[in-house]
Formats: sequence, structure tokens, C-alpha cells
Amino acid sequence: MSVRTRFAPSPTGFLHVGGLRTALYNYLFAKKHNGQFILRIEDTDQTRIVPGAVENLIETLKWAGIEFDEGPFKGGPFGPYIQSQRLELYHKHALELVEKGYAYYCFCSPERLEKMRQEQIKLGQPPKYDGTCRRLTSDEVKKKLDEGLPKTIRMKIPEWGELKFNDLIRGDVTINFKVLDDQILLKSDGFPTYHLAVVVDDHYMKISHVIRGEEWLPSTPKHILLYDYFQWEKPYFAHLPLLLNPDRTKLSKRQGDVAVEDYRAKGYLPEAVVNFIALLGWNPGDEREFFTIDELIKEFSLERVNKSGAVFDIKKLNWMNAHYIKNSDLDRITQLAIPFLKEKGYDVSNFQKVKIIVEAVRTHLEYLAQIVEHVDIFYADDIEIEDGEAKEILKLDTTKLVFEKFIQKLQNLDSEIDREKFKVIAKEVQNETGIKGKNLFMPIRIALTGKTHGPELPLLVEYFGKEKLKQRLEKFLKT
RNA sequence: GGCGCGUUCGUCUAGUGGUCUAGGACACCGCCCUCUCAAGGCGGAGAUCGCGGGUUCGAAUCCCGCACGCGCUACCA
Repeated sequence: MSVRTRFAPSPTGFLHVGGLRTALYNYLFAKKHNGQFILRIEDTDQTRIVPGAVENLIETLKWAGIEFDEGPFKGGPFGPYIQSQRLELYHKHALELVEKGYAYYCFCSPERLEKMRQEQIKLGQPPKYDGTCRRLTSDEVKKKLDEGLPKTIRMKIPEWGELKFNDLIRGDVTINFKVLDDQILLKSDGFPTYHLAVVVDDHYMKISHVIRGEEWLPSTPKHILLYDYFQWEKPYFAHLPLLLNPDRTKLSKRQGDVAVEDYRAKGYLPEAVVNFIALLGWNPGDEREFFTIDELIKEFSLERVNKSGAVFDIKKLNWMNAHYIKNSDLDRITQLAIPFLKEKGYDVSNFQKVKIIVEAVRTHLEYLAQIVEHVDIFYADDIEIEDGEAKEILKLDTTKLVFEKFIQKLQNLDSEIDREKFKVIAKEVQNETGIKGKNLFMPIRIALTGKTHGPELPLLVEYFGKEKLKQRLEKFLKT
């Protein structure tokens, strides 16, 4: 059997990190088994649709490196991949169930249903449809149909017995029919509910493995029943544990960012987000932690997915993102950092110069947006000497000597200075003056930045260049 | 309320009856490196494996009960 998985979000907003993980696991599993990964849009709730959400979803998946084989705009053999464009299919199948006696028309108004539910809750009973329309005679149904009353189609749940199914992650799960409601399959607006649409689509799109969030576990028996009613072959099911807030409730806004694009906007790298999220609920079985998406494909297996929810720990994401910022190609990181500098009004016209800045400060960054907190020393026209140690060091006799020697060396230098030349000069000054270590370097640092700490000195010197360095040293020699 | 699922350091996790006096990672602390701050290297602290009963020579690992958490219980997905 060929493996086909799908990610089936509702276009109700932005891609949630939990959704990204679901998409990722589906993608990894499909690719691991040389199968296809399908994107399907579940827009059956017309009241919740957000314009532009589909494009946004696709763009964000692309950013994360998750490419789908079939889906909206891209097409494929089993399209369309947007549920609102498949209404006829759902109608046909809902009607088929009615004809076979597995479903029935329901004419109950939402108001009556809501009132009934409230009363049941008040009485401490489980809220459940009372079966009024299930007991309608065919004549009564025909009459109401002819009257053109608003109607839905509900599936019949057996009145007794239980359903056992196997979940690839959780093992055997048993649910008693008694607790299942006669689920509405087709709403009065003609749209299907999730339960009908998901089964019909997964069947026709030949989905082999349904990998989705744990919140769907309790309704899986309804889906299985539907497969049986249609006499369709069932897919395998795998229900993923939830992603949680630090307080262990279901991951939500308000306790931090949950939209993938928020992370993207802050300068988190896609490979870091993917790597981090892959490890939330799955592990390779050994102690490796860094994986490219191709390595994840190679290593992934549903057997190694955990059963319990995982807290989304931003600190660990930060650490992982910092790792990728430090170790990725410098040109690329510079390119990605430029928009953040630009936004703050910093001059980024000289790529080589910006690159030195990024190289100098990248070890301090958890995410790229933080870069602006570290670059003022590179752009300041006038430097101000910090109070305390910095001023003390400038008063030292050795400092004067170091400055004089350095200026002399710089004057003799017939080319621009770079980090290597700086090291050579520093060594020469050390040999000629006997001044070394802190007394040698700290004065230069202070003259250049006004501060006692900051990025590596050779990089600072290379950034500022010979003339600027000379100027600043001379300035402090005079005072 | 009912049903389902879950429960190993603060967090992510390893662990499938004896090698567990429970391993790794983040965060935290210390040391080293170093002109500084980071990064990096090394080390430390941190979990009586939710609780209570069993089974067994032996249980984090198997069974039962309880507690707690979460999810579902919509003409939302």
C-alpha cells in the first residue's frame, strides 16, 4: 500500500505551532515511506473563514520547508483540495446514507436543540440529541421535506454496543456507542460537518494514515462507523499528543506566541523551529538533538511518538535557534538580519560591513530581532566613556604608551587593517612595550566603544578600519 | 456530570522486569578558556519514576484501585 498522509487545517487564521507539528509529522511520515503528503483545506464552517488564510498557510508551510505533493493551487489527481468546492460529493454521500438507513433527516431547530441541551446539563445528564427525528415515520419525513423546512442529516449511532479501534500511538481504544451522539453530517446550510467531509475526502484522496491532534480521538469511532456504513477500507489512525502552555493547558495565545509567523517575524530560523517542534513529542531514541529536515525524514517513526502532552518551552527553542544562528552560513544570517537593522533606521548599504557586525554579535542572539540591541556601538558617531572602570583604565600610564605605539604602527601600515593585521600589530606592541593582556587590549576597546565589554576586538577593529581607529586613539591621547 | 486519554528532574525526554545508587538536553550554579561580554569545554545541583495496593526472588517498567491533569461531550474544526 502506498503511504498518503494529509494536513487538513481550517482557514480560520494563522498556522498554529501545534498545526505546524501536525503538518510536519504527516510530512515526515509520508516522505519516510516514499509516499505523498497532501494539503487539504477544511473550510466547511463558513462563519469562521478568514480571507487570505489559505495563502498564508501555504506560505508558512513553504517557509518551514514542508512541501506538499497535492493541494490547493498545485492540484493533483484527487482534487479539488478545498472542501467548499466538493459540496456535491458530500451531498451525494449523505443521501446515500439516508437511503441505506444509516442516517436520517432532522428538522429540529437550533433553538430547540440548545434549550434541550441546557436542560440536560441542568439535570446533570450528558447532553445528547433526544432522537426525535430519528423516530419520524417516512410519511412524516416526506411531509416535512415537501414543506421545505430547514433540515440537517444526522448519522445513526447504534443504540448499544461498543467500538474498539487501534491507534498507532495509543494502542487499543474502546468507546461505548451510548456516549456517542447522532452526529449531524450535513448542516442546514448545505455544508457538511467535519465528520462527514473528513471521511469522504480521506477515502477519495486515498489517505492511508490519518495523523492528527488528540482532540479528535473521541470522535474517531464516528468516523470508523462511517467507513463501515460506506463499506470503505479504513485508514490507520494516529492521534498526536497536545502542545501545552507552561501551565499545562492547551497551547494558546495570551501565554506567548502561537502563530508560526510570529516566530518567523522575530527572526527565528525555519530549521530551528522545525527541529525544535519535531522533538516535542518525538525523539530518535538516542541523544542526538540536531536534525535537518532530511535527517528527520530518515529517522522519524510513529512508534517513537509520545502519548503525553508536551509543554512548549520557549527557552529551549531560543537555545536551539541561537545554535543555528551561530552555526549557519554568515551571508545568509546577515541577509536575514538586515531587515531588522533597516527597520530601526541603521545604514545597511555596505553588506561587507553589516556582515562584520553580524559576525561580531551573532553569539549573543536568541533570535535575529534582538540584533538591534547590540549594534549601537557600531553606528555611534560620538562615543561616550562609561563611568567607572573604563575611565580608570584610560588614565593608566600604560594606556598612553599603548595608544602611541598603536598610532605609530597604524601610520606605517600601507593597507587597510583587518582582524589578522590587528593581531600582528597587537603582538608587536606587546613585544615592544612589554604591556600585555588586559592593559593592552582594554584601552583599545574603550577608545573604540567607550565600554569595557562587547564583541571581539579584532572584529571591531576590522569594522571601524584604520582611520577611525587612529582618530579615536588620538582623541584620547590628547585628553 | 459522562466518556476518553495521559502522569519519569522546573521543562523536553531516555527507559518495554535485574546493566537504574534512573541517562541526555534546556534553564540554573561553578570552574576553565579569554582584553570584556557572549560562545565553547568541563563539572555541580536537580526525579524516593503521581499516590496506594498487588504479582514477582526482583518493578519506573506487569495488574488493580485512587488522585490529579488534559481533551471531547456544537448545524466549530
